Amino acid sequence: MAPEQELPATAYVVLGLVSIRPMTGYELTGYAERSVGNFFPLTRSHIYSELERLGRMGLLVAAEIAQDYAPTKRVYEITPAGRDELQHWLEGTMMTEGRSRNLFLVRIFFGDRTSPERLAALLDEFETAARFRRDHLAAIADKLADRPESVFRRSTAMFGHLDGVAEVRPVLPAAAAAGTPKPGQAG
Amino acid sequence: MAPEQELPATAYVVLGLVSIRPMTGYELTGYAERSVGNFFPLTRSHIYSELERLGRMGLLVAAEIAQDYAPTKRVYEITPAGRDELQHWLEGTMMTEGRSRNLFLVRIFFGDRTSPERLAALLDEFETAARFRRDHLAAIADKLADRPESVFRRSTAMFGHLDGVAEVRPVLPAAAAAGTPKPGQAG
DNA sequence: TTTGACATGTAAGCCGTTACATGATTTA
DNA sequence: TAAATCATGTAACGGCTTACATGTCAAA
Repeated sequence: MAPEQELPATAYVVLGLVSIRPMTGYELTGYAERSVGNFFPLTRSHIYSELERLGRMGLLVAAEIAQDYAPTKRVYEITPAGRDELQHWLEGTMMTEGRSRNLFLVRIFFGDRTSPERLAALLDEFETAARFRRDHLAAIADKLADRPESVFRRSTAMFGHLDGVAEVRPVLPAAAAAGTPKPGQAG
Repeated sequence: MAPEQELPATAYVVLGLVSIRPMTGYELTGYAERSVGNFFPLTRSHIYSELERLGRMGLLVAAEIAQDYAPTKRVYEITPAGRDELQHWLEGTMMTEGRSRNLFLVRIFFGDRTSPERLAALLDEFETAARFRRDHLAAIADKLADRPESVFRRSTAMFGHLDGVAEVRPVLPAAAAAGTPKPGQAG
C-alpha cells in the first residue's frame, strides 16, 4: 500500500505544505510561493494536478465547499496515511539529491574557452555562495538547539531568499589573484 | 539566426563536448559519462536527439561514414556558427542557475517533523559538503593561475566525483553539539 | 472601468528517462 | 555460447511550464 517513496519530490512538498494546515489549491499556490518558493518553485497548474493525485492515493482528502460567488472550492487536508507517507519521506535517507546538475561545474569544465577574468569571477562567485551557505547553516544550527517549530520555516525562507541575492552579486576581489598574472593564454 | 541562448543546457553541453573533438553519438555517450557525467548526467537517447537538433540548426555538421560491420556512423563536428553559439553561452551571465531546487532546504523547512538527531546530521552533512566544495574550488583556483587547458576537465571531473562521495558520507561529529542538549522536544 | 483577489481547471508542448528494436564483430 | 563493443535509432511516458478558458466580487 505505502508507495515506498516512488513519488516525485514535488508531491511530497505539496503534501508537506498541506500538512501544515488544510488549504485549497489556490491558497497553496500563494503560500508555496512565499515560503518554499525560494528554493523549490511550484506552479499553480502543477499544484492542482499533484493535489488531485494525492487525493486519488488517499494521502489527502478534499472537502468540497460550494460557493455562489466562485466555483466550488476544495479544501485539502492530510490523512493519517498521508502523514505516514510524508514522515517516511522526510526520515528517509535519499540525500543523494539524485543525479542533479551543476552548471557551475560545467562552466569550469569548459573553462579553457573562457577568459581568465571571467573564469576567476565565476570561481569567486561560487566560493562566496558556498561560504555564505555554510555560515548561514551554522547560524541555523545554533538556533535549533533551543527553539520551537516555526524557526525552520523562517530560517529556510530567508536562506533561500538571500541565497538568490548572493548569486546575483557582481563580485571580483580574490578574482584578481587567480585571473591577472598571465594575460596571454586565453585561447 | 543566432538562437540567443534559447536552447536547454543539455544542448550546450553536447555542443561543448563535440567542440573538444569530432565524435559520433556513441563515442560521445561514453565520453560524457566519464567526464561531465558526474555533475551533468546525459543519456544516450537524449544525446542522439540533441545531436540531431544541433545538426538541423547548423551548429554541428555530420560526416556520414559507411561501414559494413555496423550501421553508417555519423561523425559530428562543430561549425563556426556552433562555436559562436557555445562561446556566447559560456560567456553569458546566466549564473542564476534558473529556479533550481534544493532538497536540503526542503528537509529543513519541514524540520519540526524530524528528530533533532536526524536534523543535526542533516545540517552537518550540508555544512561538510559546503566546506568541501569551497576548499576544493579554492584549490582549483590556485592551479588555474599558471596551468593550461585540460586542467579544467580533470579538476571538475574529480570534483564531481568526490562531491558524490561527500554526500554519501555517514557523518555526525558536530551534530552532537546541536542535537543532544535537549532530548525532550522532538514533537 | 479596470485591476486584483478569489477559485477552478484543460491543453499543448518541451525536457528527459526508460524500454524497445536491430545487427555484425570480437572476446571470454 | 554468452557477453561486450560498436553503432544506430524509435516509442512511450512522466515531470513540469506556459498558455488558454471561465466567472464573481470588491476596490481603485
